[in-house]
Amino acid sequence: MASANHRKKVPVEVEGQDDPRGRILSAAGQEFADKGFEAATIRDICTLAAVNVAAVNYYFGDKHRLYIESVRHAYEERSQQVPLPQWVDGTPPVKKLRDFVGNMLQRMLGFDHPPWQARLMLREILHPTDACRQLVEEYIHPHFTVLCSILDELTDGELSSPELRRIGLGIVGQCFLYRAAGDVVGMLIPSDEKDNLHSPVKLTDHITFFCLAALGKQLPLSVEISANCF
Amino acid sequence: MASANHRKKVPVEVEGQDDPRGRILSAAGQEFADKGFEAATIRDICTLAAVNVAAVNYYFGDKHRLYIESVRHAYEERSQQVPLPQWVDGTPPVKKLRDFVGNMLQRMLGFDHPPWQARLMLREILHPTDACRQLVEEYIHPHFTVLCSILDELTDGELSSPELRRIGLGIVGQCFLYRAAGDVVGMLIPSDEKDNLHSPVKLTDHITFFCLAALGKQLPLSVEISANCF
DNA sequence: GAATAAACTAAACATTTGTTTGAAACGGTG
DNA sequence: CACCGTTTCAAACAAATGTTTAGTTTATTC
Repeated sequence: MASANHRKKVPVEVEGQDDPRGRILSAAGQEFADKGFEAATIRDICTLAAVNVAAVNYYFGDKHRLYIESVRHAYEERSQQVPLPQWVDGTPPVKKLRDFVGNMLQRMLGFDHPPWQARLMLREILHPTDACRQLVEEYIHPHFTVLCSILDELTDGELSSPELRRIGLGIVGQCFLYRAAGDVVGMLIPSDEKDNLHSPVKLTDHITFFCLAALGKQLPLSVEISANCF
Repeated sequence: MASANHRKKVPVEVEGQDDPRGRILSAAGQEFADKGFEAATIRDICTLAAVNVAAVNYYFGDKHRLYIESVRHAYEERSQQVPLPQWVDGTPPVKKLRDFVGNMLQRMLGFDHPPWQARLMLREILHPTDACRQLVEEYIHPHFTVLCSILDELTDGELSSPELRRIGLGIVGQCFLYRAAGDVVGMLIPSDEKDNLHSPVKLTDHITFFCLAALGKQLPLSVEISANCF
């Protein structure tokens, strides 16, 4: 009976182990990340969270609002787990770029296998719903702006904003492929190569170097006839 | 009663407008592409195909086998719609690379909005099921091999296979971002810039040039201090 | 300690889903 | 035309799902 106006009673609760709302939020995040909105069932979520089936409707109203809250919960947690690097003044932009790429890969791929927070955000990016706008405004867009400003600094303001954005998207895209299509990528390369050359740190090096080479801040990857270009 | 062993009766039927099996396959492809396997319902598919609900089980056995067939149908159609370019001997590898990137973008993005075949394949790449292995072996892997051989030719065999694959994945990743996360990309850039600079042909130029610059086959995008690198 | 509201539970409800069934309609062949 | 295998259909079935309800437990306040 209090299912409609209960919001005011849960102001700033700690997402601890023993508060049901937090448990539901975590369980829902994992289920939604694994199976998607439709395939994830309230019953499975509640079983995982060790609460009654009615708890979802009691705390969140319905499945849809639970999903929205789960996405928000995911990127708030992920922001704390892998915060952006803080650079001291005078840090060379090349180092900033490398740090940023490494940070992004770590945020997307995780240390071992990607956490449910990253997987859930990926689902929302691929098949946007109501939760997407906020996700972009509060999480993705700020990160992308940082990347573009690094690229701007790196090129001493030579490039226009659209050019910076396109190059930034190129960098994001390379990371994104490993995150979104990791399974297929794994089927395109030998398994030993996957372990050796496609680890997060090796990928960071490669993507950073590739970008720097394209910007002329690095020796090109293939130097054979590059001399007669100039 | 003939629902189990009817396969032999449909040998090489033309996927015309009036054969129910083809209509179901097309309708299912669109529904699966739009909503995913779980959310797409047999009833909606049959309504779209203008057949009875029982037709799916009559022709395909169950929903799962219909999905498998839909994915195969999708990449077979897409291969015919956008075939790989055929190059005459002596075509410079730079042109081959540009053609390939343009072809890949066209296949992924389509002329106007992406066709359901591309969207369905994307779903299978993002959330692989049983249909993925065949999709990779018969469609993705061959294309990727072509890309790697172009890169090999472009760099005169200077780079190792793993390096070629990583660079190839970088190119694919840049295209892939626009296809898989197009909505979010659209939210990161001004709308006018999206129309002008992120059209398929402009993207082809940018991605090709970016890659060539990284390989030293092109003037770097930012030439300011590139001179003192050498 | 009684009263009261919040938190929780078990059971049931109403839909929707994939699938099956049995019969009717169709199309060719003797 | 009668026969027969194939195709199509309306109806029904069984299972699962989101949601609700009514009742019970727990905690807090007077």
